[in-house]
Amino acid sequence: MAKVKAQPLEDQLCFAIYKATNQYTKLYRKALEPFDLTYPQYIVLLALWESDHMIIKQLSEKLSLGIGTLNPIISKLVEKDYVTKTPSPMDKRSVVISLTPKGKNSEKTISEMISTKATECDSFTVFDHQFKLKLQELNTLLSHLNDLEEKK
Amino acid sequence: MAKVKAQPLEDQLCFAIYKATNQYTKLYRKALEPFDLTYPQYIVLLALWESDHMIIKQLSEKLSLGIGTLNPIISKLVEKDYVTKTPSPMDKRSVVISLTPKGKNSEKTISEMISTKATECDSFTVFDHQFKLKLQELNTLLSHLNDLEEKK
DNA sequence: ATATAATAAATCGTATACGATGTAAATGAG
DNA sequence: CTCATTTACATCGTATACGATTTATTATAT
Repeated sequence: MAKVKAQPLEDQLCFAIYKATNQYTKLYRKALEPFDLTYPQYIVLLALWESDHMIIKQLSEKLSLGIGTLNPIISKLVEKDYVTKTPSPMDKRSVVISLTPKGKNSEKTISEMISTKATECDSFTVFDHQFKLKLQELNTLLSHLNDLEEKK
Repeated sequence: MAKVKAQPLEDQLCFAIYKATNQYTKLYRKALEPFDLTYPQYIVLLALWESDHMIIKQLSEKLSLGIGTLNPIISKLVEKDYVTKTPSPMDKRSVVISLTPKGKNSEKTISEMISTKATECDSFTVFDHQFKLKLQELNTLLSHLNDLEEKK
């Protein structure tokens, strides 16, 4: 009977994704440095630019991040005057996260900078719609698998 | 002049990748629990199953991980008796990482478990060769971009 | 041969990321 | 209404992940 071998690292989807995230984080670290933002902090701002005044629970779902992860990121954003935390009037358990003027104004500057960076390399256009769709399929699948695990 | 808006979160490649990694980590956490391994620890083992006795520098390059990241992971693997650290005879600066018998034997068991998990959901087969190629292209591109940043 | 530079690890500080646990407020069953 | 359950958030412990600095060793230039 043949010995069971692991798949080579380079062939594994999970490794390719793992590597891509680390590279993205590295790349964004430099790009976001002038704004004193980390990549996850920027992700939270992206979510808020899309819809301001979400409660932490909503942010958590939109970003697929647990509260244990989100809380320190939000605290940093409060420190840096990008967002504020306000207790919700309707439900005293909830906390509403809102953009400060600085947080709102930064959308333009940061987005411009990011799009400049992106077009520095035309190759980005290589990553077409199909690829993104596949990635979304992958994420849906991973969510389902994680949900299944939850229920065990 | 129109106000510059950020791209919606869901449309951003970087976010899809970021999310996928988190989901993978979560999924593998459960799968690897019986072996007392984390996902990054498993990644290091994958690399060593492919070629044993690498020095830390080689591992670092193969995994695109810095030494600051790799060192605590390797230390954990040593603690758990999966690998050993030996100073290289040729170059006293280098440290060779080798699989212990436990590390070698675990390849079969872990790989079998992983492939069982993978086939739990046929949808994985949806992620074809083309998708992986694209992802590799993306990683190559990200590497180049990071290299360019280095040189600034 | 020696001073200098480059390299491989180790260590430290900051920031995620997740599960587990704790707490207060809201919900629901009787 | 009251008590058990659920929910939203906070906190803690463990494990990455990266850049910066330090240390020991090797390579190199003169």
